[in-house]
Amino acid sequence: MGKNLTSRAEDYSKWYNELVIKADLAENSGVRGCMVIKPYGYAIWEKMQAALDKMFKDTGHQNAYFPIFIPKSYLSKEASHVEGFAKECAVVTHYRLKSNEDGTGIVVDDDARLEEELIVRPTSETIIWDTFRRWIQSYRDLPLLINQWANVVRWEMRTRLFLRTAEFLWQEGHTAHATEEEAMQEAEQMMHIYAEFAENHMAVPVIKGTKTESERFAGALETFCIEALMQDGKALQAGTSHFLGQNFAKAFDVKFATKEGKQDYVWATSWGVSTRLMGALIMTHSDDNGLVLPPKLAPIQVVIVPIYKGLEQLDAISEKVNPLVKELQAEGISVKYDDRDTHKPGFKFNEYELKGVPVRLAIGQRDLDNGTFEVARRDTLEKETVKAGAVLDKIKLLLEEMQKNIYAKALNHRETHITKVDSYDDFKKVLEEKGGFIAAHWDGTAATESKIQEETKATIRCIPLNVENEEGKCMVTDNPSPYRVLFAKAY
RNA sequence: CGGGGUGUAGCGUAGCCCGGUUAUCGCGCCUGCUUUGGGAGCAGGAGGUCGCAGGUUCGAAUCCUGCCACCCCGACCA
Repeated sequence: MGKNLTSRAEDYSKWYNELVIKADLAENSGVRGCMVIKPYGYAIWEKMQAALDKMFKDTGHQNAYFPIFIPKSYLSKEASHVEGFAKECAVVTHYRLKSNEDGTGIVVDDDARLEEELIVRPTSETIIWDTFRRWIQSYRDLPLLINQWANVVRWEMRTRLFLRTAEFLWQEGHTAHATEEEAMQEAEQMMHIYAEFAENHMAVPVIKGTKTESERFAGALETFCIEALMQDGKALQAGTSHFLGQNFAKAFDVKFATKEGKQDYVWATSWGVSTRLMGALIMTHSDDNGLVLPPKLAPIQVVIVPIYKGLEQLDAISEKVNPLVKELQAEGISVKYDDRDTHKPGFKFNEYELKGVPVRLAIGQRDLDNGTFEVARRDTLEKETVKAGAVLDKIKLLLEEMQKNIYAKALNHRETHITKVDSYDDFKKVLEEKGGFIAAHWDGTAATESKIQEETKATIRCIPLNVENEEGKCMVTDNPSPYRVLFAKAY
């Protein structure tokens, strides 16, 4: 953990800068809280997309695409849904501009006001369910398992790079089922898939659980989530999966004919993860030298830096490097041979550390003489000299080891930052001095939950899936509590 | 929307209180030479509507008024 790290996300900017920049689309444009994702950052997102997409398809889901504009009337069809999103919607009111009469640029043409305003999607439940109505008639059309990769817009009052940008990229799954049990299983399954992705690909340990009623998605009957712990002791919701009951089916009149020939409303789920995952990745693993990326998601897994004087020496080095590059590529390992003459080796070492490239090879005259490479790993910053013939195996081993090692490190951090407390005073003290998750008894009421939030800024992150039954008393009200729930300050 | 703050080169900044040469410094950028096993050195060079508009003044980055944008703290949130 960075020694100067505080709880503010902005302090991670040293790492963000490699991946994104704040949107600066136009001077004084009022465009706020957006981000430009640089090629290197986008390459990470593409890797995440590829892995997730495969997992979705392996479980029977299909990709589709729906419009970015949602008629205002759609949004109001599900009462709690509109209430949850109304305050943060960007609205399209006009469809045309015209030249300003005084010749100073262009203005909105007031004659071109839309009959019905369009909402830039903050999420797509409404427009998708409007479509589902036409796609579903019989139990034979079910289950309908759809996923969409898209951008969404939420006009948050305050934004934060990666974690809460006005526009973000995500995937949103929307499914329809014939039975309540099947829909509930689907929602649970997607939580498990998200958890598997976070742990196996991102090397980010997560806690699976359900949300309390007040933390639930607008319109959901149950929300499953995965919660991760960042290095500064704050929790981050990394993914959610919702059981929506029949709320949307009823709001959009999506009925199907059952085997018995009766009409029934379908059961729904929705689930999503976003570019916020990249924020989780950064804040989980990075150190004072920059990013640390898990080998499975690193755009560049191996970088090779030549150390040379003069073109002759570079040629001699390239002769050794080029075959190795081919071998690595044949193994599916992404490798970059950085033979730029414009920067010195020391500069490159630092640059790739900042970018979080897992393995770095260096080769100079000394290595040419000895038939070796210098192999350095990003997670521990250890260097060793390896015979040329053994370097391929060494790299393969290192990539696997580093994936495990950074996971183990993050897991250890989380396990040592889950604290059981039994009094409200201890709760406040741990929250203030140590941070992390706090396992405490709670009486199950929204009133107590919001009192705690108001007084401490901590929220109930989840009721863990594998929670142990343990009779206790609520730390605030002394009322009975059947198990401990996890509190934390969250992003 | 409430409270506080800031706008000077691509980035980070000095100058502003107390108006007065050609607007300061660092990073980055360009050219040349020397360098190359952990962010190179020296020399030279380019780059500015001082957020915008108006006002005061012989003279405004500096003082006054209005506007705009951004940042931080709250409410809201994947």
